[in-house]
Amino acid sequence: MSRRMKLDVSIILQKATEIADEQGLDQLSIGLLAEKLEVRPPSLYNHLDGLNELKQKLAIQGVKKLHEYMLQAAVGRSGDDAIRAISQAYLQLVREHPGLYDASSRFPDANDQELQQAQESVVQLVLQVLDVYHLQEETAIHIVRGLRSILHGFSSIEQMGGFGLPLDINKSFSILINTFIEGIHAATKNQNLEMNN
Amino acid sequence: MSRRMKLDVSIILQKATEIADEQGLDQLSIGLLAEKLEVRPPSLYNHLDGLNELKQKLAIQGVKKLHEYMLQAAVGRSGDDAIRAISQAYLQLVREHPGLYDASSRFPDANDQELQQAQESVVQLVLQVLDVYHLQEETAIHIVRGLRSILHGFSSIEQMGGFGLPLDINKSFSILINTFIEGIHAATKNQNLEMNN
DNA sequence: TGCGAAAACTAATATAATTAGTTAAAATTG
DNA sequence: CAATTTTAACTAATTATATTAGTTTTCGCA
Repeated sequence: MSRRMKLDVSIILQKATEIADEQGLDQLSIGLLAEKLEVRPPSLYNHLDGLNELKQKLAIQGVKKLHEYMLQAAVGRSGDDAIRAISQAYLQLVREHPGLYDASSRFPDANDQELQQAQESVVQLVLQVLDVYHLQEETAIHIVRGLRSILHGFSSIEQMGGFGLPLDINKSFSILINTFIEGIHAATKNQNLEMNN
Repeated sequence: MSRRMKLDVSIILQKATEIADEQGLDQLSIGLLAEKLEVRPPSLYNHLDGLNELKQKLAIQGVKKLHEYMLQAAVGRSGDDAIRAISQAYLQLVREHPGLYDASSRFPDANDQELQQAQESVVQLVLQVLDVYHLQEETAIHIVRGLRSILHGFSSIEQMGGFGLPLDINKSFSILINTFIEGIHAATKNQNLEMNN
């Protein structure tokens, strides 16, 4: 063998992402990761503090990538169109990187600064997209929460194979998003969506 | 100590549920469970086949309990009212039994007959609630998927402490549900919710 | 009362993460 | 360019957990 394998945090993260995406986050272990990188497990500790730190870093990377996808999708679009685009981008990220996405919702430390900042940037992006509707600030936040729930819920269920029937899943998704967009319009017209509850 | 601790599967499941609800599903281990039950870890193997089977049973119990809550909420109600009630029940179950709910979406074996049947009964219940709207069968399924996404997404995010801001979470929830109900009305009127996508 | 099944136990094994302590390669500097 | 310092690998040992094997105790019942 010529020279020692050059190992660094970004290479480790990349391989960890591959494992998580291909075999599931729960299959990601120090042992398997070391094996794929052709080093002994303890070697990884020269670069990071253990499995938890690794998962935390994956989570951060996942949220950042999510933001990236959504940002890309949002440029040059506005209103309903932009909402559809960022929703589609969200779903696409989860489909392409199921393990990474999973990591981004099952992190060891919720108080991590960098993680919170990354999450916040996603929220801000959505708020920005909603700007054009001139909603009340409070209303806008409720709507961000709603959209986030929809996107996380739908993609999680799809990932776990929860939609059993053969009926077209993409159609379910676009109906759901369009339904929600209708709801935003209603909020614009100041319809009272809290009645009866 | 008088007599030997009477142990059986239902007692084990009950204690496991407590642990999962109080400390999180990931903290549930054979060791901790045995300790709480005041037996040695291997004793548990007389009643079940290991941690995976335990988690599988928890998953099934979780889905059944979810169905139970939703069924209770649905009796004597119909239409929009029934949808609000079952949604509320869903959220209530997750709040009361976060660990059990978590188990019900992170099971070891998705092909388990009993699990699938329990899941199916939840779907059937929702379809039954939707009956009164006289939707096309396909449409009804899309809507069940949508509602499920909303409920799972919202409660998961709430559980992981994902709604950072102090803004009233219950209000976000009822707005989301009401928005969705509006969408169902639109589907009733045969509005095309697939356009532009 | 004593037998057989059920259900506990102890002891041993396996797998994973992690830590301690060591060594070798690479980078830096006089 | 040789000596030294640093980095990052290694081996060996420790800890934590789940699990299995084999044994013993308890309980219900004939």
